[in-house]
Amino acid sequence: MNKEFKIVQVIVNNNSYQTDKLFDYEIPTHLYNKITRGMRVMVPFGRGNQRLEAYVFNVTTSSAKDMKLKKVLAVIDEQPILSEHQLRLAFWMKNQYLCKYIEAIHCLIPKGMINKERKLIILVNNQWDTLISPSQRKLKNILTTINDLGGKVYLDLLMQHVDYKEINDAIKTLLEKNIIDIKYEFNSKINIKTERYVYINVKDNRWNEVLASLKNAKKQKVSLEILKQQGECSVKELLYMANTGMTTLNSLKDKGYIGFMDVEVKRDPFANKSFSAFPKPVPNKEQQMAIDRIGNSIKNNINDRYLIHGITGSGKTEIYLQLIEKVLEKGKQGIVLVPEISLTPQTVSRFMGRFGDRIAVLHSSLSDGERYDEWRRIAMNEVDIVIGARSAIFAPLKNLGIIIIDEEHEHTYKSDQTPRYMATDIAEYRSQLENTVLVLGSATPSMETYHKALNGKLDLITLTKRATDAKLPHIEVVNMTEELELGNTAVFSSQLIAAMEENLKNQKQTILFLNRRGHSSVISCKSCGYVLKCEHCDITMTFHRTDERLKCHYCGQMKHVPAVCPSCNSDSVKYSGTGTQKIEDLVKHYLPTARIMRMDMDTTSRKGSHEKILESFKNQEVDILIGTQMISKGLDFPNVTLVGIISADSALNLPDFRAAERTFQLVTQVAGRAGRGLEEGRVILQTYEPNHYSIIASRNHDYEKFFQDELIIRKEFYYPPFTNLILLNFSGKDEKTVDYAANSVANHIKYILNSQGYNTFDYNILGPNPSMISKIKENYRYQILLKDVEVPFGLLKKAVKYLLIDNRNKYIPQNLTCSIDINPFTII
DNA sequence: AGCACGCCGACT
DNA sequence: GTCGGCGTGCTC
Repeated sequence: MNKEFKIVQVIVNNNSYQTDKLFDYEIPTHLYNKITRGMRVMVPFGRGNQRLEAYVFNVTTSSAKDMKLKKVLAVIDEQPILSEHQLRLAFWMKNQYLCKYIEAIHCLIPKGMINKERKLIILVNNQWDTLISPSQRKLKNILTTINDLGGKVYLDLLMQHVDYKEINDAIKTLLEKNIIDIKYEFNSKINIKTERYVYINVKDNRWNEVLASLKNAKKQKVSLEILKQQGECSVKELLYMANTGMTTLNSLKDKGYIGFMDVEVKRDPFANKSFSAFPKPVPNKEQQMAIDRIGNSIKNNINDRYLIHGITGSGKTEIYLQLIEKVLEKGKQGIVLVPEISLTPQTVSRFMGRFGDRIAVLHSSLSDGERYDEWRRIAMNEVDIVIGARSAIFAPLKNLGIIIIDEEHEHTYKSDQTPRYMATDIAEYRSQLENTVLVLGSATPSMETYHKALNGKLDLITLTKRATDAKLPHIEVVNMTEELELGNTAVFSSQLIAAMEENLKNQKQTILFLNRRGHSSVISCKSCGYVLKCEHCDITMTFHRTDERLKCHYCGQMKHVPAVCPSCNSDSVKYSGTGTQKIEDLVKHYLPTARIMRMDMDTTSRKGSHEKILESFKNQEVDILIGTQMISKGLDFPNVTLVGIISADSALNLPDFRAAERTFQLVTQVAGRAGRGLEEGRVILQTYEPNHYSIIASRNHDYEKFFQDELIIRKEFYYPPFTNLILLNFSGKDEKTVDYAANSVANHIKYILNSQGYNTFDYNILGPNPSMISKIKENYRYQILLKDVEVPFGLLKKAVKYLLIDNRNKYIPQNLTCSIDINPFTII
């Protein structure tokens, strides 16, 4: 007789393709009413009944007794940790990006929330040497190690001390012999941050007696008296007030007069910063129209999607602020994505200034603990606005009214780890699912987005005027080929030097932009032409002036410049390929009186250094700011009247379908830093290709023209927005294996397509080829690019899923990694 | 992934 | 005949 029983269908927290499916577990009767979708439970898994955290996707009943189900061990959450929307999002992500359920789930909840069990090995029988035979050297070694480590040790730590492959066998034998015991502990990776507090432990009637006993211990007496006044306070405060050290307090504790306790404190990443209220300016006509139009969608709860295409300085941020205000008035919440928070502190502070403390800021440089705290604040409904980088799109707001993505075209919205999601895609899906307004904003929208806008999939709002009525800067293109012909072989054109001098004289500020850090990126031999490369990567090493060494920007390896050429023993070294450090040296040489600062990854590695540099630039303690990409965004300094773009070509010549688009965007963004104040800005753009359509269009501030020119090329060569791409990356230590596997996968894809009646592969299967950088960190890299040309995208995805997911172990050897990137940002 | 099972060479 | 390394296959 079959009786009905309740079961759950769960995804286990196990990151492998083979366990990436729903598993059924029986719910024991005592947990019948405690489990709903979206909660986490503990389940026994696998032959060893390893205890795993699992995510409940379904709760149903079953009467089928054909398979013996294991039972849920315990429930972790009282409330679902994943909402219905989030469960659907996870499901959608899996299909969209061909990732695992668990990878999608890990996007949705912070690291600190995920429990993994740690095994604590405890030695329980000290007479163990009598229980094992002398030949069992491995067991003996393990036991002595545990003993040396104090009789108990976590298994993962033990594994670091002893070097046995199959340590689990040994542990199992020892457990059977009752020599050791295993305790399972949750490693909550994030410790709840606590602060030690002191409290007084002396009853009033003994007070005088106690004080008298301390007459020879002045510091202790003072401390105790202060503590009596305060009631209780943190150890830190007491030490400060009593001007004493921990030994004083410890002796008080030993005497039993005081006690310690740990109190949870919330980490506040903005603890040391204050934000002044940001005044609300009156919008100009264009801004007001945008606010009214989008405001209408907000008012009527319509899932409308907008693209605000506004020139640099057109005041998009102010529009966002006022839209958020409308959303808050409706009692709803908003997400604002910015490309990279640390690069746009001004935007963040404007939001903080306007909306105060019901904001959560999700920094990329937050510690896991800080991130966890912010996530909990959001989940517990303590905030209404989340502002953050890419991952903030997953913020667990429950009553979302608007999603705003600023600088929509930025590559930082594409994740660089699996799942390689695009935050704008997630935003689009989320806005649909949760019926919210979506606003994308950019001065230089991506080709895909603008194409959508022209096809009516997004409502286009165009802003043509700068908010403060400032004019767009005048861009002068300097043809470096002509400079060369005139005999100027220097990095700076005569125009740029002259303009910099003039600016310095007039006490105006200058920004110099070059998208390459370091000093010289190519170190070669003058006599034989040998180019120095990293030993582990297929890439030239960059010379860094600051530590006089060569550095590989891919694996980080550093080494000294060889005294002689490894190939021909000549001692003449050529430093070519200009980086920001060289620019810094050159400017110092040309303009010795200028105060210079450099901003790139090398000068901003320490926390807070961004802000410091920008602060001193803002305070006009710096005349010339030299920087890479990171100075191209969001900086708004009125005194900057000159921007020099050292070379517009470096991005242009990359073998990537987005090269022209990136160049246009970069030039426009960087140029937009000039002339934001009262005076008209001036931009000097140096290039060897002054007639390239992206250079001409950016000089004329003509996005439309650029878009139309580029669109023709995209269509001709079958690239987005006309196609979808799938990039398969293969990498491994053995080049032959990588090559073979990539070829085999490509052939199987052809075979599958063929079986469906498609038999030309010239445009839809490109490669396999060695990647642009064919080796990184000793790993050889190959890639296959798939395009949905004459083949449905769905079929390509199906083929990839079949080969690389469902039957992965058949096609991908163990010692090789293969990643899937749906619609990659670059194909380099 | 992580675990157990089972095979096989090496070593008492 | 064991010990211990390694490949294989399964997980509700």
